[in-house]
Amino acid sequence: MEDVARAAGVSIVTVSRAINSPDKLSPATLRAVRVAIEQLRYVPNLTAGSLASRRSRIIAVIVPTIANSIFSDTVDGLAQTLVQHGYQLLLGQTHYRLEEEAALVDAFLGRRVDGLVLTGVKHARGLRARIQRVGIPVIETWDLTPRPIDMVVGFSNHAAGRAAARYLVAKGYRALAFIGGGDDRSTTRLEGFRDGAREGGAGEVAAALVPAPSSPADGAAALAGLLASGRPRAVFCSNDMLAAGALFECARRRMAVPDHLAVMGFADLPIAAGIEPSLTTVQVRATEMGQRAGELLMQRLAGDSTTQRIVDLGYAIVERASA
Amino acid sequence: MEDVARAAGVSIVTVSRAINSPDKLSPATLRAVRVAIEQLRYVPNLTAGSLASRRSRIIAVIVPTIANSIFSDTVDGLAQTLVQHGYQLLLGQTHYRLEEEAALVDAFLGRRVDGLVLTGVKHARGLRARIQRVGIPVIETWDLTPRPIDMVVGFSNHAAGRAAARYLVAKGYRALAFIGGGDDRSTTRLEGFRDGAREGGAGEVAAALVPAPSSPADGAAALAGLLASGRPRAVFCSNDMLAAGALFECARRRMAVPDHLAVMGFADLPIAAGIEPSLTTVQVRATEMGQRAGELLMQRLAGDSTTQRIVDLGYAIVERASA
DNA sequence: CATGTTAATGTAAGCGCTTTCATAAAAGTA
DNA sequence: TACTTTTATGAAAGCGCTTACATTAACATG
Repeated sequence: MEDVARAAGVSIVTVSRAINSPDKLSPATLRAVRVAIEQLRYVPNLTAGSLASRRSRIIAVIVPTIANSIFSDTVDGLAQTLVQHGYQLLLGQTHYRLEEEAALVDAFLGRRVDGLVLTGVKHARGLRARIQRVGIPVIETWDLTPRPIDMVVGFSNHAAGRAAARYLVAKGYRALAFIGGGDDRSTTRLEGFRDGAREGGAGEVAAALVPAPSSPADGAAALAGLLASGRPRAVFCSNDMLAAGALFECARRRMAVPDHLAVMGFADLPIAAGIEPSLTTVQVRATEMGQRAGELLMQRLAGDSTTQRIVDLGYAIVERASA
Repeated sequence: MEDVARAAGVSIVTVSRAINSPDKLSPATLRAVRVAIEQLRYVPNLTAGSLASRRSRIIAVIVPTIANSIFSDTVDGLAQTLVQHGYQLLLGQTHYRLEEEAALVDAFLGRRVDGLVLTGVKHARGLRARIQRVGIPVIETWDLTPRPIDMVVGFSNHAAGRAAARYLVAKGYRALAFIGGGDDRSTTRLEGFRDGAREGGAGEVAAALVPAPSSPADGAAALAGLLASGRPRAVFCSNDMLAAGALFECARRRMAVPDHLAVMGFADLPIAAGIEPSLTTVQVRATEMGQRAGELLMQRLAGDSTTQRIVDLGYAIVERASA
């Protein structure tokens, strides 16, 4: 930077200003500095800038796993928003373990990220306090809570599960079953599903849990297990990949869907519309979740403290052929 | 850090050493410093550390899109390796545009990342020089080239495409078709596929290009187009999601697979094994690619300059029911 | 024309660490 | 015992920027 300043015949602050607030310079000097930057191929050191300004322009996002469209869409949406504002994304994966989440948060706080995006609303104990102490904006996603660490943008997993049950009940299905992961959000959906089933008079729900991250093979295996131990009439899968696996298993067994078994998914991934038979599912707006999270973060970082703390993006049941 | 030093009754360097090279301190002082750190809830500022040490312990990875298992597996593998070494991951998406890749690289270089992982071997002009000038280790992935920017770990897309053609030809299929994206790697696979078809005497290959990122619906639509304008006997899809879409379309048309139409995929995503009929595909080791990239980077950053520059992970044809 | 304003630039301090380099004490060696 | 070597610590400098604050010149105001 000193070299650039010398070449342009100005002081080092002026170079800094040319980069960060060009409108504060006279057109002539700005031009001179830019020429010097170009000639010397100067690449500003953002690390030094971050240290001096105490703003890293980095947002950290922590998801259970990226190898799963369900979260990667959210990361995608977030990244899009951030890039527009000159921010960068630090990515961390918890593999569905709260301690890993806590470790990542600590590492990221050490990097002085300007904001944090977490998945879910359940965290290792002590984490909430540690985050709140540093005072950066935080967004929890993929669920809802009346008492977020800071802000939350998501939807009610409980309500979504319940709506799925009610939909199936309204369609006349009884003997409901559930296939899903053992993580917090999936479990919440199961609880909602059970509540909905009970309210609709559909009785007990048989549940098969699969290890994360869930694949079609897991869904198929879980369905096989369910069919071996009972006679489910409709099965709600905690994500579309599991549901796809269930549909494949039905195809193999020549079980008619939905006549013999109704299958319902969750998330509305691209495969839901494409699969044969097309998959009835609960749509959630994963990409938008990331975008909204990014926007809220940017607003906060721009000094706006009046942002909404709880953003419910809702869910929608998309009726297709499978249920 | 000064506070910690005071509380522990040592100097500030000693605190630094307690964090970065604990074995250089006497057990007693180390303990004292750790107690102080604990009590004061001291969180080291890694930004300041990066500036002083000129090592950010951040690796940047740039992929076309994360909303696609094919690359997110690689990112996953990379992240796993890096976390073990105390490194963090900065993520960028190009959306298949070379200029975005270039812009991201510039931004990341400004952050003084310690290493770079790119997707593909074709880049905006000038990028190679800009990267080489800063001298950080770089790994290109998902393809191979005799002249990498620095290192490359991947497989030959051309050879993989050709192998797919040869496999289909050997199975007795003629009238081959291709469905894939228009990006560099997919195009290279198409070229290889055409070469293989020609060599096997299978003649011309009908190709349908779909926009990225490709979904099952795109695959179904592309197949519909192919069937409308010709009579393909076997179709090679540039990724398993497209292939899945093709299979769904076949199911809708009650076309027997592989008797009426053979379908082959690429990548061996979890869905390939799960789908009905199961999908014959070209397996590439996406996760391992990320891991190897991470390992090479770590070796280089540890001072080992003897790392392999070209790592060919190969591919394997996985024969299943669809072709 | 003296006075207050604004715009454009510069000076100095310092962000919170790590890296030499120096020093003192402890341990090994002949 | 006198010496070299090793181990444990500290002092000082500085990484490359940004942020007050100060200064100067240009401009407007009555």
